Amino acid sequence: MSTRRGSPTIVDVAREAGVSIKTVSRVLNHEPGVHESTRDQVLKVVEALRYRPKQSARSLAGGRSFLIGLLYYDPSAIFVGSVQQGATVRCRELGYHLVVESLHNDAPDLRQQIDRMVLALRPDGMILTPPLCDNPEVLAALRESGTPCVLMSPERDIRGVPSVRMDDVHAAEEITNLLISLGHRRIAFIKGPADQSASAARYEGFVNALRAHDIQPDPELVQPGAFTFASGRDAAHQLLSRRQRPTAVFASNDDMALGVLAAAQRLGLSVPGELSVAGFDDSPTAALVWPPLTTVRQPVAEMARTAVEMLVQGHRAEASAVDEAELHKVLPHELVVRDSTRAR
Amino acid sequence: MSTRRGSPTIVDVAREAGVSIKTVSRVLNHEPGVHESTRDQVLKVVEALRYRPKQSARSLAGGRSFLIGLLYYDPSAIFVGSVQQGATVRCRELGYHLVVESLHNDAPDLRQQIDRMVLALRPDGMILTPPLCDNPEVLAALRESGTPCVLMSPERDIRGVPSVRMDDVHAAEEITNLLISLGHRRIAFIKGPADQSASAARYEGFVNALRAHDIQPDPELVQPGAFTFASGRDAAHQLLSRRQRPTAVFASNDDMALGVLAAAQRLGLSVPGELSVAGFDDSPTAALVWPPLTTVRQPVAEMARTAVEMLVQGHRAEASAVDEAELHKVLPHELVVRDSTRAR
DNA sequence: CTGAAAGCGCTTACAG
DNA sequence: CTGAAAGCGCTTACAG
Repeated sequence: MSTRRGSPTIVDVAREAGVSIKTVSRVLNHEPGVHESTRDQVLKVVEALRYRPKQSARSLAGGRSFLIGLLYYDPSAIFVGSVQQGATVRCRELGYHLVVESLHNDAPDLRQQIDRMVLALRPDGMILTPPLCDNPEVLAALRESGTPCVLMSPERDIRGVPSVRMDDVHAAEEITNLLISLGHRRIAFIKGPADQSASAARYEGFVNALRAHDIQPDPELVQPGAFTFASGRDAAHQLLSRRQRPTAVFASNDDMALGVLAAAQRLGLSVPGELSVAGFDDSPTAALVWPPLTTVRQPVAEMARTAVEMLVQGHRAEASAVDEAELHKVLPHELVVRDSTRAR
Repeated sequence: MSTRRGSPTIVDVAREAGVSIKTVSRVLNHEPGVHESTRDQVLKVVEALRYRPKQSARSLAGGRSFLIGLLYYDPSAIFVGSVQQGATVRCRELGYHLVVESLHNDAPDLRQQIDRMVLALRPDGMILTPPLCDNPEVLAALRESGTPCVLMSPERDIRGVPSVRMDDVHAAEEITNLLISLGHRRIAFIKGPADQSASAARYEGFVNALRAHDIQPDPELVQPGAFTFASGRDAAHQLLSRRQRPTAVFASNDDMALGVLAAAQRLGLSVPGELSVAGFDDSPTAALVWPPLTTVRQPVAEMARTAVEMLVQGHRAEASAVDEAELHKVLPHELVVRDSTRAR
């Protein structure tokens, strides 16, 4: 009986395997320079004892916590869900754990909350989601503490700070191209709020596509919006009461597109028969409404997986000359064509 | 200069404050028996040095990790979001951190994944959400490891295992009462899948309310469903083509209620003019559809807060004679009356 | 009310 | 290819 009480420690494994604890440590950390037979013997004992090294001991002695932090402030619930799905799975594969913290973007004690996480837990890296990844106070606190970060979909990239994002301009261009290929020429666009960079990017993509097809952008067909259901509904009411109605509306996010759907229904306009509608985000609701919404799926889970990888690898690479281009990754999105768009 | 390199340790604080590290430890852990002036002096130095005790060292020495684990398997994204919101905030207030792990309910290596979390991290407690909280394998693994757990909305309570839930029967009763008070008598009900206990509970509440008002439950007005949009839509098609239509439909979750809305629209029936519709869950979509859905809000964030508290307090109380009734908490829900229901 | 000593379970240099 | 020693930064008994 080697395990008298509690769970086995590295000492139990070493004794049982007839080696020193240092050798057990080498095997567990995949360090080179261990004879294969020794390695096998150790692994056998590890298995038999169901031994797992204790994170707190490894962390204290080795300076790595095997913890990745995720900071978020209530972005749409679905966003958090996908981020976590991607992040926890990749963390597990790499032997890490994910610690989450929900912060208020303008909490008075934001700095203290971050300090608490960083100083007490010492995570090996931190993932920041919007809008926290654009908060100067948050970024400063993290930089001071020397905690490696990856920004997910930040407003704009920061030199030297890793980030992952998708290409909003290109995606908006693709969705506009789809509408054009369906024969639409009078295509309306509902913008997002001016203070979010995605708004400008999506609008840019929309205009690019029109121009590429020699379609003159009509200012009358561009309405402001706020990325909310109500703003989409109101914008649609404006657009659909124009003397010459658009045949398609590209709402630059799904919540607004749902508003457009509601407005069309209110006005007795059939979608997609009399009006095509496209959104952006692929929110869970997008597939549930009637008709199901054509939209763009953001690679959220993949971005989270990538963020974890960058953090873990970055730790290995230990700084040094990292190419700036390598620091800012752009992941492919996916056009989701459903029933809300149709050829005219 | 006391901090030559890296962040300050308890030794730095002790030296600076002119006391032993044991005294610093006492102050930080709110242990009694420290002179007030000594305490103040220590706290001043702690503040000045921005000192935070390192979790790994506390954990290794003290046997408490200050980590709470959250295990989930893709319940609706909104559910996870709310659980986390509630849990992380309460953890922060109590000096804990939340580690999340997304598991597959029927992964072949489920046991290993749990072991990894429990043995490596040694969380002080674990929160389980459906359907993991009903998975015997998960429960067994956790019991063996001696990790305290709280089950969130389990199918049924287990003696000796703490749980938090809402009262589905009562909530369904209330929503049915609302419909009855609006003058409805022919009220249809769409059931959930038979393998979920919430299905039976909600149906029970529905029947209770009818009986209390001397309304004979009509088998023709009860349709099976699967808690999905499509099943709700199909059930509604059945119900609304009956020779004598119901004047109200109570779908036992929101996704199905959205299906009912779609079906009604398809059939040219105005809601709530010709048909009242009620759901259950208060999903984010419920407020966005047209008309906004009358439903029941589950106190998800509050349940998570409570779960954290039970875990942290349980650790203090150190087992002993805990009242079984105290172990299973029922939190109040909230009726959300919106526009999809109207007096007939 | 306060402190000196031991120890938690690992990893990091450093030897051989 | 393998190991003995020191130490990470705290808390737990144990003294006084």
